[in-house]
Amino acid sequence: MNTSHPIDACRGPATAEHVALSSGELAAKLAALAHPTRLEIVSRIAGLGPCCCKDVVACVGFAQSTVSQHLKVLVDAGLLSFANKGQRSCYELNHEALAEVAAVITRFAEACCVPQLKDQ
Amino acid sequence: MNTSHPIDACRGPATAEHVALSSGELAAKLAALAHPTRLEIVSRIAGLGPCCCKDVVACVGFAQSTVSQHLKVLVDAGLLSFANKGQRSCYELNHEALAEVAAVITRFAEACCVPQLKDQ
DNA sequence: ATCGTCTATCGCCGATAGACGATGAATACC
DNA sequence: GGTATTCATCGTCTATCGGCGATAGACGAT
Repeated sequence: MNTSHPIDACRGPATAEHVALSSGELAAKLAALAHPTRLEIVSRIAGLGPCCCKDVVACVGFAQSTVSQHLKVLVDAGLLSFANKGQRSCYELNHEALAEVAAVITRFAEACCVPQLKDQ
Repeated sequence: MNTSHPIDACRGPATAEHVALSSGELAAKLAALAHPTRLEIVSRIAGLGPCCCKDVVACVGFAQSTVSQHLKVLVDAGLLSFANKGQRSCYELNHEALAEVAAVITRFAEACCVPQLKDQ
């Protein structure tokens, strides 16, 4: 039997450059993005450039502790980079990781939408 | 001030055809995909074509009630279509919705990665 | 040394997710 | 009619999420 499935597209069937994520890794990154507040945080940091927690708190309407936890989720998922700059923290968007998520989900969708090609 | 943010890319800034999702809608669809089992289910249904719950249960290793709930999550998110065919249910991949998620997240990523263009 | 600021973490809470088995409804088959 | 099959839903259990306030640690400024 041919065990090729679209899910394999996540692991990189030599279709694209180097983008490859396991099912669990992809799910983890999607989960990090699957929250309106975190989408907003990513969006804001993209606009602000490298910034600290306080800057983000000033943008979104939540308590500092809540924002700090959302930032941690995004850092753990690899979507933000983190650096300790003295008193402050510096969060910066990881463009490559975000682009990778987009690329992998796009490849996954394409593999799902053209299933008849899976036996090529 | 210019209030344009990458998050607005989700709502469709006339960049692409007709793809447009609110932040909450995008988050909801991402959340539906943000689970390894559901990624696998989507992948399997893409390969099998229209199929019933029992078929999916045979593919993934979980109880029928668990699979049924995962299918419901995917249907509620609009990623699967549902039809009651007599004794069985018929689940089918919603290619358009899946492609839309991929397109929106790609546009979001692009807007985040090129923030200097937000003032164009 | 002390004060103020910024941050991460802790504890707490209600709500939700995700797994399961059991049950009942609807259908197909004999 | 009676039985088997398929499925959705219910209840339960546990773990996690997502919010908050409080607090402690690190740092800069005075």
